[in-house]
Amino acid sequence: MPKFAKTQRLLSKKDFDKTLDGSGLKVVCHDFVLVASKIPSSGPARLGLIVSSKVGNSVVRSRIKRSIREVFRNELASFRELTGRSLVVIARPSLVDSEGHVKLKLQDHLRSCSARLVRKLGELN
RNA sequence: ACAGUCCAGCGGACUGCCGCUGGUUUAAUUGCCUCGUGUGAUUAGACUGGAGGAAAGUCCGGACUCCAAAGAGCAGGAUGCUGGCUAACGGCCAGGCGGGGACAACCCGACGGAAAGUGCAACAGAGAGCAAACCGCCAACCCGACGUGAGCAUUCACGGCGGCGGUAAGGGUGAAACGGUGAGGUAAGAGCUCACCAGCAGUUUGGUGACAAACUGGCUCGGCAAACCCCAUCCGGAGCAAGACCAAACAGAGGAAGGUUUCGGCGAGUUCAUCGAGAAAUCGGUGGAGGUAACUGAACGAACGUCGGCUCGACGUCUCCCGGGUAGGUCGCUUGAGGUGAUUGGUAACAGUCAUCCCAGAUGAAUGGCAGUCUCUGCUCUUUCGAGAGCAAUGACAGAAUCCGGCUUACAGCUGUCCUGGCAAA
RNA sequence: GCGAAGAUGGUGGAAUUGGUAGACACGCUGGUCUCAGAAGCCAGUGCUGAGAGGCUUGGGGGUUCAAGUCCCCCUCUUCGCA
Repeated sequence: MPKFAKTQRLLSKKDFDKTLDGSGLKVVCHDFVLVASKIPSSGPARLGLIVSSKVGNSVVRSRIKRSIREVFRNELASFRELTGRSLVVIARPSLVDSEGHVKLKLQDHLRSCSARLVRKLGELN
């Protein structure tokens, strides 16, 4: 069964800086921005999340982070194209509607967005 | 039962599979040393904990830590009816006073001092701070001009008008004009006098006190202290990103060690001659030879490995010690003014005693996802009016970050106790 | 997490001790000048309303005769601390 151990996360500022220094592969969607490192290293795929306070209050931000983690854990982590790469997901304020509720289709949106990233990574190889 | 009020409690429930995180424990792999049933790290398994009433705002108060000490004073700040509770508080409880409430239950109140002093009040208005006199009202005396009458007359009488004077009831201005209402009184008026009311001062009684009640007195003294200020009480400053410990790499500072060769400088020891002392060994002086050890000046060389035929070059490695402390890590870290129950004292807040329980500790930051059943909310349909069926949304406010005691703010809905009411409907 | 500063027309920014809010500059609109434009000069410019007037200093309360200013409670913005 898919797990989500600490080796599959970005744990320090250095990890984030390395991924976001401009050299990575970037995909911009309406609700997300995905950034993946170009050069794969050994080990599994690693996930980092950025959800700013502009998106919503603490409860909303936690809910978004959990949903993204579930998608990563169940689906994305097993993709061959992503192994060894670090992936940063940035949530955008459009995820929350005017009444402060999180979009129900969040996980579907993330799937289609990550599919575009995987296609691009495939072309790179 | 209805309406209201106060206090207290709850804040969707259950099942299965998967995941995250703390603790305990077992096993495997592995690091370190003091080589042990040691102590870490990683992985896997088992068992067992895992958000709130506000975790929020950061508005107060404390614990704890550092600043030398945190004691006194100044400056500055905070609080402000009285009595109590508390570790402390701007909190809580009880009481007083004022306001609100069908003047019920009950709720709200920055609620010390304006007779210590300084100050402020725009515009309007006659006058705004030890009051003032614009319109108005007014008897006598005095002054002025005018009119009428009498008279020879510069005189006399009468009349209204103006001034001087009296007044503060009425008008008008203003947020505010120095008690209110009524009666007497007066030229007109006025606490000028009287009654009642408000307020002030004093005495007595009750109360720990805030204050209340009664009596007496002389007749009247504005507002603002969330203006400065005065009085009383309290406060040293910073904050867990506090602070303590371990500690790579790069750079820097200090010290030690590290290679032989060449050319010098100075030159012990050595050696030769000679003089002196002594019995002798030997010691001392003088002058040569020589250029060793040590010290020192300059120059040269700068270590090893890999790539490469070689040079150049590239890459990797490139001594030790000391302090400092960065990245990073460990501790601080959750057992506490703790919870629950019983009981004693107290009107109560609260305090004491006994029993019992251990209840999040993360750090790019866990406490979740999926499926199902029930509940809840909305809509539609059916109905024997009890309810049933289907669909949708997926639960209000909101997420621990050192910990406690409060306050404030946000909040769908549900449950219960005490109390008040007979106005409206039944 | 801890602890500071601020919010005034479309923009920057004034407003003394609480006493007529919007000085001053930029911008915008209209006019003048020009064949046309720029610059210059003149007038206007918070919202509502025909006007008289009413409402306005991030929002809500309070003190005061009177609040942009003083005092509380919210909202938002910016900054500092290893």
